[in-house]
Amino acid sequence: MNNLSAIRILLVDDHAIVREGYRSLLEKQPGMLVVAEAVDAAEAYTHFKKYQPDVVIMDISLPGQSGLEAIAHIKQYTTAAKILVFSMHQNPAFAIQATRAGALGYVTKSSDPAVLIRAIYDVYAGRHSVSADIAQALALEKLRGDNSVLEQLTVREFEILKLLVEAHTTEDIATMLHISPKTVSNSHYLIKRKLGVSSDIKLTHWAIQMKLINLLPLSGEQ
Amino acid sequence: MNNLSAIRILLVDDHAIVREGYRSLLEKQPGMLVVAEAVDAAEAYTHFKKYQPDVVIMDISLPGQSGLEAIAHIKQYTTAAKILVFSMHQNPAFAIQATRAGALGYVTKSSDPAVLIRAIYDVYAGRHSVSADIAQALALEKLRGDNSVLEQLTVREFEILKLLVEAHTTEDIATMLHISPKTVSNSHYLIKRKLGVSSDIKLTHWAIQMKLINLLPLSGEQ
DNA sequence: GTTAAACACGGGCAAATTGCCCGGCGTTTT
DNA sequence: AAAACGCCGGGCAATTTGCCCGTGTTTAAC
Repeated sequence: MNNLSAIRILLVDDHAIVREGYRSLLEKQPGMLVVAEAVDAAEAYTHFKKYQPDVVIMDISLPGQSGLEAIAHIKQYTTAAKILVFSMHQNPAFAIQATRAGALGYVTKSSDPAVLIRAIYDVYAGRHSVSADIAQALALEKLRGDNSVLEQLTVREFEILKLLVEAHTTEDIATMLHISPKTVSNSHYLIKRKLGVSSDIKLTHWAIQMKLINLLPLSGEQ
Repeated sequence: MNNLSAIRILLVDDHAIVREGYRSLLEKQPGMLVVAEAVDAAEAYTHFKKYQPDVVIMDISLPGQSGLEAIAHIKQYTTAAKILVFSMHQNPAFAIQATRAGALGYVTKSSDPAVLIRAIYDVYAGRHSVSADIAQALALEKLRGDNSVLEQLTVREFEILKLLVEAHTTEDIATMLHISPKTVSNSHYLIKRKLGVSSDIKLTHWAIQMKLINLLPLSGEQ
């Protein structure tokens, strides 16, 4: 197969060593050609417009604007854009968000290179593609019906949950709501049971991913 | 320079694409030779003993046992081991803990490949080496003197803290680190006391603000 | 080379919290 | 009217936390 008929690819990853890996891997594939590389969301967008690649391989953990925003931006320019996310996150929530943002595929970086290659062909053909680890995690969530758990919480529980994950103490919350600490404690337990989490740390993670709270890391140097 | 006098390197990274990148990059360096690769801490140790490399290039975010554990383990076998950490974490706290565990160098993955090459030579020569971004962050922290809390944690505590805020259970952590759940529990308590937080939720908030974990690059899509 | 300090590891045990149950009370729904 | 549901909290066993301690083992200091 010559380069004229090869799948033209745009790489988006902020780590040079990873781009080196992509290139080295993709060079061995006669049907694929890396036509451009980008290190952040802004460059991904401009390069997409300039090179019109067949497939975009994108890391969603980018400096500044996230890869999800880059996906949405590109899809806004052309809904036909075929985007494959290649991420270090095994959390299926990321795959869901990436898909909702417009990605066709989601492959974890711990996957075998062959999986990535396969996913590129899938996405190029317009098919959805997720790596096995993510597929399994998604299936489990589906089975457990985790999608609408938030609605299973009563208004009061939701209120208490929000205060809890904002790191207020049980006593503080009891005082704020004019109820007994015991009631707060009981609600705390019921919330965790309804959400299917077993620890406060998991509860916090869940709340953050559900955007109940917005905890941003202190923006500093790096 | 021929291979007989080349720097013999052991690569440790769980992502195949990154190892591909290392290899591709290092192959172009006549003075360097990748003699082995490992995907986790256990393999890193056995391969170190088997191949006796001059330099180990190690990612500290590994599945199962952490890279810090691997560093300590290898240094325990030979204190002369020269270990260069190559990590995605720009947080200088990781550099501090890696150095305390026995690493000679710390380079971020967003660094230019030339920086990695340079660091390999430095570490091979027994010199400390950190990438510019980390050096600057460390200098700033030093000036502000506001990192004292994190440094109060021992390497082990830091490791346990990271696993805790990643929402692993006490039992899981105990299994991962081959210690008693009671020890994990005690560390958990000591960490909270040293950091001055009174709940796991506050601990999680703290960890996020210190960028120990990255919970939500999924902000603002849809 | 000896001493001291720091660290990793875990047992013990009282105090506090959690997990899970219950019943009572006011609203809605049927 | 009565059944259902959300809110509120008591009871109580089981677990976890908070805090202490002692033991080996490195690491640092003298």
